Amino acid sequence: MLAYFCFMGRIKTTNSQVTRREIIIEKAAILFKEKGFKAASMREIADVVGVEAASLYNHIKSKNELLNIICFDVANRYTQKMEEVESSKLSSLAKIENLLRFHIDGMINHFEEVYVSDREWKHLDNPYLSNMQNQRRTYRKRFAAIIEEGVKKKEIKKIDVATAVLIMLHAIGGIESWHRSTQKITGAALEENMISFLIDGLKKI
Amino acid sequence: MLAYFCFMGRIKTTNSQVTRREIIIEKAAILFKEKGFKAASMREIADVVGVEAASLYNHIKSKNELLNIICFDVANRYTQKMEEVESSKLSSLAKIENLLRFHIDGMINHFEEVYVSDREWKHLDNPYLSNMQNQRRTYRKRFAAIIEEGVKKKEIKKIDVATAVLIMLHAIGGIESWHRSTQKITGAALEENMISFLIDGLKKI
DNA sequence: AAAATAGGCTAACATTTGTTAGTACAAAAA
DNA sequence: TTTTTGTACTAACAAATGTTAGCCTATTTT
Repeated sequence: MLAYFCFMGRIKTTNSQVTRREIIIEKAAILFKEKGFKAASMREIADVVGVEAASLYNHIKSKNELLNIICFDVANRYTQKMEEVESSKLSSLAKIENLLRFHIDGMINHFEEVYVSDREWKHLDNPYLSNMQNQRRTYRKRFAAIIEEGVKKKEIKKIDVATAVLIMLHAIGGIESWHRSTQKITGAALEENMISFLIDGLKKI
Repeated sequence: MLAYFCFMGRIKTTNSQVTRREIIIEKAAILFKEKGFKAASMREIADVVGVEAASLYNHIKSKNELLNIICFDVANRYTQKMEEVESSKLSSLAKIENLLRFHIDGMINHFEEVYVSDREWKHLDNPYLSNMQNQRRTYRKRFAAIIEEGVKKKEIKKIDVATAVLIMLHAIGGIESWHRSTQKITGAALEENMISFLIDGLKKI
């Protein structure tokens, strides 16, 4: 009876639709977030998953593949969102608000992945590394272009566009400290507060 | 003659007042910034310094000591600045502006250290780790208190204080991408742009 | 000039790391 | 039922890492 209990042939899939692979990726993201990519070892990931390190390789190709998956999952979502927003008929200010809300949502609801994607992408190996660098650069340019357009159309007050992009995208990273804080306001409230702070800084009075 | 040239008994101190120890710390900071603390090896640091890895230990106790020095150098400067600002007679808004300018200056002129201190402190070992956690928590609280005071005195518009702190401190981290950008505006211009964006978000109209 | 010190070097170490090979068994397919 | 497949395990490896020991020489002090 006890022996039967201790036999653990495979990872528990229980009932859900989540594959073993996805569980591993999810746990890896949590660990990468907590300790950083380099400091998190395959043995630690395996521990959390409840398996030996070697067993992970039945589901993934390498440690770096885990990082690839996490990073490009996030990056592709952002690129897709950018396309959606660009081709919309919204005003520049509304476009920016839309993107900001998307970022804030991501930081709140997919914290680990987004955080890892943002802080650990430097550890990607080529060709993924240069790919990611391009994707990030391009994203910032497109974001800047939207602001620029708003300034030209006089929807947005005259500011240095590069500085605005830099502030907005990094400010959102601050949600990390909201996660860590013990006395959290709700996610929705945080979103409104951030939007009001960041968007009001753009509006013409 | 050639032999004489190749003998390198010690690190070149050249003429300046910088000790070998300080050179090592400086180079370490650069590498920690570029690759992250865990990914930067003692052998790499030694390479950059122009020496064998083992030789580093004539000047420092351990790799972690390097991180300690870098992190607490920065943290202590911030604590000191906070004390100076708190005990000044400035308005709340002016206090905040003062602190922000200090942060921005730090990010521009002591980039490597500040960046490392901010992103890699998690790799400190105890008791330094908990020490740093306290110092950071305390700093944010004092920063928040200043804003809170400004709100009470109606110098600052009614905003969520925690959100404001989070945005401001993280926005400054964005200066990293200014460093990486090829077409930089001047540091002074960046400072003014950031201040105007962040401080105008606080002002009552 | 002699002695002491500082600080370089080589060699080696114990760990930790990512990863592979080979084996065994449970579930699914035949 | 038999076969095949998926997935876990143990054992092991090579490489990389932080660090120490011991030696040797240039510089400094006496």
